[in-house]
Amino acid sequence: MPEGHTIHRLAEDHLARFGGRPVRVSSPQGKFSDSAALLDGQTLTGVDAHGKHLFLGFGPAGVTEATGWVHVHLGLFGKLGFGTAPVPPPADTVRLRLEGGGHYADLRGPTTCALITAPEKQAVHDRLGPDPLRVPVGSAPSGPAAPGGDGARAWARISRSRTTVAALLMDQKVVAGVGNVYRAEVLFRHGIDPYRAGKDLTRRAWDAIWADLVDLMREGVRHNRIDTVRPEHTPEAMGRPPRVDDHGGEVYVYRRARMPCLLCGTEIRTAPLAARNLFWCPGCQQA
DNA sequence: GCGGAATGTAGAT
DNA sequence: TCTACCTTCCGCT
Repeated sequence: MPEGHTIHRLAEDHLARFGGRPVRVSSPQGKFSDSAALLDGQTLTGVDAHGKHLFLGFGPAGVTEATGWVHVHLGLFGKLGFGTAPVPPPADTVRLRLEGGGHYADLRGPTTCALITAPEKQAVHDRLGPDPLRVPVGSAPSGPAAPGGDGARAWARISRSRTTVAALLMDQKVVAGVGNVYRAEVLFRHGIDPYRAGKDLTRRAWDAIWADLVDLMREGVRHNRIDTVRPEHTPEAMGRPPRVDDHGGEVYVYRRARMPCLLCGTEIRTAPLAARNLFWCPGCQQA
């Protein structure tokens, strides 16, 4: 279930479980065995997350700065699962297992799992756009994108682009961390037609979208799931049944194709866009 | 047991 | 625009 909020939560969870202590590192599946052997017994010195990229910093015992980083990208299918002792034998699909202090973590099916240097890590940051979850807490999440700030950096690209706003939101060079759920939901929440070109968006509309992403994704990290319906539209508030979907969170349009819009009753539509299924309400999203 | 879909991206054309 | 890649899970036979 990897959008940016998942990755930031995983970073926090790794730090809480393994931070500052020596960790056993292995690769039962084998594809990461050489690097795992190098890292085995080293200390987890720190973690980082940018968009959908997770970084685990390791160094020899007694070192507080990372001497190497494990770069993880879950892709579409990857999963990270935590558990506590008794530690079970790992399944043979586990690419990376960390173990220490009575905890273990199993990584399966990632697009990327590689040991990299600090400059290589920096190169990943350099090719990613601003991440709503890297905005420092306390920097007026509900305010407009500060001049020269992160939301403004994204706006500089969006406002010049003839590409649809739905595609721009998925472009990690423009905004890092937004995936197919947040893209569909944030456009619904702001009544924006997903096919509108970036350059036809108003600055005011973008500022509101950015501020909303900061709030929504922070809540996503906190609850470890994507909830996007406003308080007045929850199942309890509307007297409707909750969503019966394995992804858990309450949403307006994501994977609700051909169902009636919660707000206006129009059938939710779906169409492929930028290699993914887009969902939107043609009644509510005309701006 | 099989086929398809799933919250993603890189690289070729 | 396409294809390849990583794994799980669900619905269908």
